[in-house]
Amino acid sequence: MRVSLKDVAEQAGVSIKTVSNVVNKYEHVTPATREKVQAAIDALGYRPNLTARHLRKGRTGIIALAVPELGNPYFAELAGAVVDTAAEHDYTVLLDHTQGRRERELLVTQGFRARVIDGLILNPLELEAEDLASRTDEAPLVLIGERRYDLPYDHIAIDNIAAARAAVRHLLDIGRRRIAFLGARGDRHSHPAHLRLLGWQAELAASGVTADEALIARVEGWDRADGATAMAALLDAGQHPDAVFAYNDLIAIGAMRVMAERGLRVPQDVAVVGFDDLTEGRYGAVTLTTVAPDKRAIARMAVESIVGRLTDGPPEEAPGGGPRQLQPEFALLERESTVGRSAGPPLD
Amino acid sequence: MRVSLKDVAEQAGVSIKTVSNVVNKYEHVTPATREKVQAAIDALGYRPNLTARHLRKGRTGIIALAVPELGNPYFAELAGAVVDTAAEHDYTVLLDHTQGRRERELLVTQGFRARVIDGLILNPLELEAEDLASRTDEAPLVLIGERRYDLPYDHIAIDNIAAARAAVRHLLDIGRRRIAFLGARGDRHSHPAHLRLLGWQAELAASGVTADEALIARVEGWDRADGATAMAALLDAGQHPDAVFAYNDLIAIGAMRVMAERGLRVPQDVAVVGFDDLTEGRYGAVTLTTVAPDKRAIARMAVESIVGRLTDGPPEEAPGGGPRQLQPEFALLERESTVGRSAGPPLD
DNA sequence: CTGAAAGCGCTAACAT
DNA sequence: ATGTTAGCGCTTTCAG
Repeated sequence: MRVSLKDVAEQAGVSIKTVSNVVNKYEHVTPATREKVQAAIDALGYRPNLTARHLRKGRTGIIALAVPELGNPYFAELAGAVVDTAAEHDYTVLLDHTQGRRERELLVTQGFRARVIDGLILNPLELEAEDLASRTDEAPLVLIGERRYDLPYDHIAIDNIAAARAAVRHLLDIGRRRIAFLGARGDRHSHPAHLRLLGWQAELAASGVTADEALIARVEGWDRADGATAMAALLDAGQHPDAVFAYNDLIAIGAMRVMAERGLRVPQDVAVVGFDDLTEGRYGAVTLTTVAPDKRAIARMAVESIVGRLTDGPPEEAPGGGPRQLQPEFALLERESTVGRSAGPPLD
Repeated sequence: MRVSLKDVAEQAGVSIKTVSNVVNKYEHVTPATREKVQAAIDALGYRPNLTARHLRKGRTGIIALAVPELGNPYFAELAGAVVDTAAEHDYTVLLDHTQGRRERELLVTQGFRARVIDGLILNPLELEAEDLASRTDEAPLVLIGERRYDLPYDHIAIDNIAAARAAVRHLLDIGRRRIAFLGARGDRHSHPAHLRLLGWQAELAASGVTADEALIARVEGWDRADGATAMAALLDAGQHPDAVFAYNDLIAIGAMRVMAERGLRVPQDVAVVGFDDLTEGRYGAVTLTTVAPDKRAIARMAVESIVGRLTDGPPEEAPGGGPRQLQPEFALLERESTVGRSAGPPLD
């Protein structure tokens, strides 16, 4: 029992165009006809077929968001912000998991949803510049996250090096000197420079503290279990860091769990700083000091980048000019894992 | 530079239909023409317009998932599972936030994405039976979560009462008698029965333990902050529970934070059981005993319900018969918050 | 095995 | 203010 404009038109005794006018709230319609048409719409239970509208208009109002996986709260929180922001612009979000696999990232990039998505927001992990360079799909693409490519796409990310330096600076300020970095990526794939690791190195160097290679712990992934494994490995290797700067909050949380099991006190024995400001970090037995990227700003910039490109055309033709590197704000939130219980309201 | 079947057909010197045959991997095409057409496709960079295909076929391969919000890790983890399961069935997931607001839940239900989504998975919070009874949209709908309606829609949820009873049983078994329930919903909206609360009452009654109303703490929401507030209120009211059964893990985690601040030891002073088995609960300083619903099973059942309805027609016509109540498995995972550090491997 | 033509339901010119 | 008509790009009879 699918009912179309034509059915409504017949029922109301008007043309298809008039019904369309009513449906689309076109102004110049006599109240009388409008009423008549509306009655027919209600009687038949008519609903516009959006697919047909999309085909005709060449737009769908759908943007895709591709993240490694929602099991990671950072991406979940970010995805939530994107969904909300998109809704404000009358867009809906289609969600894809890349699992951080290059082939999946490549696939979403190559327009496998051609013409059903108006644009794509991608957080790449494994994608290489050449993968992107060969992209032919014309839907606007905006990249988010730590990886940078020298390509004509908008890119949104905080200044990771500066953020990492701020975290390490804080640890130095509270008197720590043996500061471990947890979360370097194994170099199996000859991964490009790791900005947060570079920040760690840079800040230590600037302060005349030796960046001890033995204090760099590598991980296989970025989850809590990886943090636990990395921390255990570090301790088992006989290292005695007095502070840990973790690639992200999940790794920090996994590391803290291992410390708790081994009787190490946070922050007295080991101070900990994470990255991402997950809500989770605010509710542990010891709240987590962290670098807080402005997730809502990231979501807003990403969505507005897409919407803007859709409105103004591709970078080359856009009034504002070419591709942009946007840097949302970040803040270092000092909590118990570095400054102890006394500092400020506990749940902030 | 959008290129259509027609363009490819001209380039290859064949008809539109032949190109279509090649694109859709129709078998009976001469290798020669196939090759010719493929060459044209590559030369022109042709990609099928899926919107047009959808209009023609009346299917889009998109299913919508509407949850309160992704900031809640339970829904994030569930959404992740749905995305993965849907992908296995060649479906993509469109994500909606309802914020637990009745009007938003109503909206997604009423086919505001008419004909662009093939089906809808909804976790309602505030929706009433009458809202659903008036639904006219014909896309298959499947409900998930605690709320039950006596309506012809598939519903997927664990046996919440049995699960709650198992949790309370466990607390009784380890000798607790003053067991608080954290997370009853304020009755402003004359909310329907709260299955987990009912389970708490039932198990206490079955064991001859008085269900003390004063040990029921109400919440405004289901986040960590709500758990913290509820626990603080309970303690401030002079209550001294020796155990807490929380509506979900987030509330349990918020409550544990408050206990830590006030010097109450878990589980020695207060044992805690949560609900949902969030990964987060496995990594606190004290790991959290919890009721673990089989999230992947929920996701699978939900997706397969939709896919099945799409294949077999609506419940009335389906071979298997009418709407189904599906109950995935659950398990009680005993961890440190009830049985202390000694029990088993710490990170399980 | 391939071609011609109809039509999915809608919007946008162009008429009237 | 309303009607007519031509596609958007594809799949699908139906011929050949």
